[in-house]
Amino acid sequence: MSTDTPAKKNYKTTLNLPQTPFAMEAKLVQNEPPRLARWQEQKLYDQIQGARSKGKKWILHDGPPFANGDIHIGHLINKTLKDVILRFRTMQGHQTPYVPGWDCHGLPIEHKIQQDLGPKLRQMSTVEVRRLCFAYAEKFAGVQNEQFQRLGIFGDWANPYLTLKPAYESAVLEVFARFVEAGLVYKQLKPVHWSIANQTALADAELEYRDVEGPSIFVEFRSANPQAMNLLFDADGEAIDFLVWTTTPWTLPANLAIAVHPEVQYSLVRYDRNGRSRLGVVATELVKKVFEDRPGITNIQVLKSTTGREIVAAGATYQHPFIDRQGPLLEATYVTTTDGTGLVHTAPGHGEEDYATGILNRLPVYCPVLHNGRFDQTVPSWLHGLSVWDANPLIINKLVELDVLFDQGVISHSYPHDWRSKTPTIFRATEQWFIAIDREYGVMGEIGARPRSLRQRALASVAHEVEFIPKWGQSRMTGMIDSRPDWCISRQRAWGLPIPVFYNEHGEALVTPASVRAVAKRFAEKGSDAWFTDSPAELLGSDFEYPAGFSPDQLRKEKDIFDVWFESGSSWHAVLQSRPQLQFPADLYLEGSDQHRGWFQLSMLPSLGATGVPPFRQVLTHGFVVKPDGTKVSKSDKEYVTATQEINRHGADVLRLWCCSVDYQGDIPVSPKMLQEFGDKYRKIRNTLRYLLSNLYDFDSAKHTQTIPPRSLDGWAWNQLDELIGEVTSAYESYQLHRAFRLLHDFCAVQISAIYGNAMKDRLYCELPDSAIRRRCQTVMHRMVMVLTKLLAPMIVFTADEAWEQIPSKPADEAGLSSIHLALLPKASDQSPTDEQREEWKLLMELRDQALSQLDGLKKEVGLNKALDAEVIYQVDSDDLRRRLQAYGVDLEDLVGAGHHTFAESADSAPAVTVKIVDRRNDYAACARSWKRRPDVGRDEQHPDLCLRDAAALRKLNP
RNA sequence: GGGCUCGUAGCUCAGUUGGUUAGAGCGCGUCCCUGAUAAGGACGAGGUCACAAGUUCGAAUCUUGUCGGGCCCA
Repeated sequence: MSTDTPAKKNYKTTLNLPQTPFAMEAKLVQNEPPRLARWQEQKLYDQIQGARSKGKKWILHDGPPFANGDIHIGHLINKTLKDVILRFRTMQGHQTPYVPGWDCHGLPIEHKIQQDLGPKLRQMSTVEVRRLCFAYAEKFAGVQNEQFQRLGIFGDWANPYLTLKPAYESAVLEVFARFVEAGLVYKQLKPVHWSIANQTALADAELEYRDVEGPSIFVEFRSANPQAMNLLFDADGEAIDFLVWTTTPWTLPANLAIAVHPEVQYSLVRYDRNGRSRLGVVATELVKKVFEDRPGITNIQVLKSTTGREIVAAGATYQHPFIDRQGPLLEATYVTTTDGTGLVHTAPGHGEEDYATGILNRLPVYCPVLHNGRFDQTVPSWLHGLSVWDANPLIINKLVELDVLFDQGVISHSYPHDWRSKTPTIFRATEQWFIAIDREYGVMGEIGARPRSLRQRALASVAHEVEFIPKWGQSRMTGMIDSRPDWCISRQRAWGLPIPVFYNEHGEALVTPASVRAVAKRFAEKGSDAWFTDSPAELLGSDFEYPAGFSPDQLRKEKDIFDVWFESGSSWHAVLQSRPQLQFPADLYLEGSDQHRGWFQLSMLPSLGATGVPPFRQVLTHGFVVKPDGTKVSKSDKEYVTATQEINRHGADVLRLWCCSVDYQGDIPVSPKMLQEFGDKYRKIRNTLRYLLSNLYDFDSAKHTQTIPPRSLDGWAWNQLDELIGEVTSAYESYQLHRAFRLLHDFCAVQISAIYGNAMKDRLYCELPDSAIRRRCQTVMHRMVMVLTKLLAPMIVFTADEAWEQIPSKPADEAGLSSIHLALLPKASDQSPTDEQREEWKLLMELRDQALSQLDGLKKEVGLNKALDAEVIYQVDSDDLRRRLQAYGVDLEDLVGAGHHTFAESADSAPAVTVKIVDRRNDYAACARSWKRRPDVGRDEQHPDLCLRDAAALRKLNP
């Protein structure tokens, strides 16, 4: 005996060693594309839809990405999450058609084309430019289409929806027609960035900010109701001035109000200017800044102060300095005390905030500046026809002349310029089309219901009809809807859907449900280019009945196009209601959390406007990609993660699995290094599948399936699998993909790799191929690989399909499936263990921990390196417990990889059962075949180097 | 500046209605195996639960504030 070296004879060829063509190295980058090609060839997506044709529809409606550039990592996450969820629903038995789409109109594309054209742009017609934009958008929709497909995303890629398609455009106009019908569309002035040089409105992206020097003036606005102000400030009957500051004197003719912050303190200040004593009101905090070091200002004395709210409540008004008009003081929370006086000159026709305050307080949107930057006839005659820049000094002079100029200077500040002409822009109110948010309306079919406004309907939907995941999406959206102004749907651009409105010679608008639908019909045939090529008569068609006051030859076409959000926001109609395989409303919309304000809200409003129903039942949002330190990514970052590059480095499945591993509700940190390291997780799962498959090479479920006794590791594993199915399914159901991933990964790493798979090696390799105990293990492993592959299929679509092909003897109803993606989810077995049984398994695992830690101790103390050289002694205090444990048989040693196990009485004080590991290198010989060290080695005469089991096995193999 | 939100080991995540010494997997370190082998196993070291105050017998968990990050606005 003693520490003899293993017998010379090599029994390796007599063992049932694992074998499988399922390679350890995935070579995903190389192997995914051909598999994808096969799927496309066999029309797998169509096959799946066909197979589920009797299932209940479950519709995820795709939010259209912008058709511009390559896909980035955010797209990858978004589309992967959608695909994983859709595949889960498919495997649940639902019918899940998926139609991807692209947002094709809009400024970024128009810019790109303008940039490419350079000076040639000026010689081109609108239609010519639009055709270039069309080609560009179509091209990138195609590029992204292929990039998304490479990720293994299933969908109707041959028939995506593009917002530039005539049918889509026509459908958007139908939604618009219903808004017109509901009486929610109106036209009003609104200030926009305006380029005087190009006489056009500009979008934010077309502005560039430059530092310029300009006038900075302080003006005294005389109170128009001095009694009330005297009362408020405890003054004694003198005139009181409100001091305002502005850097755009030319907007003073359009001044209609003064804004103050309700919570800010304002003080009445006595001062001398040019030798005359006056009273002025400014924010208390700014008194010093305003009055100190001003030439000609002396004897400053701060009197009583009060809040902006009190001033407004007192009904404060003022007299315009050089126009016969009075204006009110109004509350506005955007007023700050960082610059100026804390009282803000407000011209609703010349500023975004001014406009908002004006609308809120029902002031007119007054804009006396024409498209050429010159004043119209409504201003004092000394300003008529002057350009706003020339007007500045004149206005300042006038203020001096009227003795209301408190001070003037020059200020250097950042000011918006037209990026093309490089000239300074102005804010100028122009006519815009709006959708009324607070106007009440009824919806067809809502008989007897009280008319409600879009805002009321949207708030009610968000509160009661739509489920938000995560939940806080609800409060976020409620807040946005609460505070949103009317929807300005017009844009002064070329690349988009024209707003189908005509004007007669008096400037009256022709926009009726019938006129809009007539144009929609024309667009459905010719596309929206028709707006630029056809006459009004052609656009409206010969059937159109002209209302009184409108005749075809006098009509002029509207120049504005729709806000692109109105187009993508109409997709529920243009797609869900237009394609028979889909369904309205959708079960789920899934986009980044920025879409609360974007697509979610701007889909809900059109849907509520036209149907009274929100377009979705559930809204799920994910966060944004950030750098590992948690800050935002920009393309200029060194560590910038390029989607296609990473796919070509790791393969789609690794990236898909990574998407599923993160809690997407928050920020999602990513770097090339993190993805590199994440590959380990994929490999762990893949190798576990490989191990299971490799031990099933000779398994035929029809012939070899065994019943699984609860008192066995097989029984334990069977139950673990049942629990896994339940937990993973509910994780998918609640869209907690990272939970599903972790459950599956940990199951591979712990339950299979560390525990069950390890313990089963001896019997799988050494027992006779057809022995019951081996077949029983294979029965479990066969189910394991079936279950795991299916549960993993939504995530790692290529790998799961590859593994599926290698699973032998699948059940009859699944054997014929050409892909795992046609399979249904696994079901938990009906065996539910007793509490006692669970306790027993738990005990066994605790004993395993004890044993392993003792084994480790012996390794260090006496150099016992192989568990097979050790014996496990179960010290049990009761016959009953001993009998129960004995039922586990050889599991009791294999669980820790020991060579042998025995039972012994326990010491009185010990717990019910303990284990003791004993080094047997000097006591027993090691079996040359199984390497187990046990007392029966040598007892077989024919095979003295083997234990009895292996000797018997060998005799049967070589009779 | 406002609305919403996030902050637990190097990384990804668990932490039930507040309740012993805050867990898992990976990674890392040490070791073992060489019949899952560019695999597999064991053991171990890692955390002031962002910070501070408060409520409580007791706080990762509840309250308030601070700091930092993100999205959307202004």
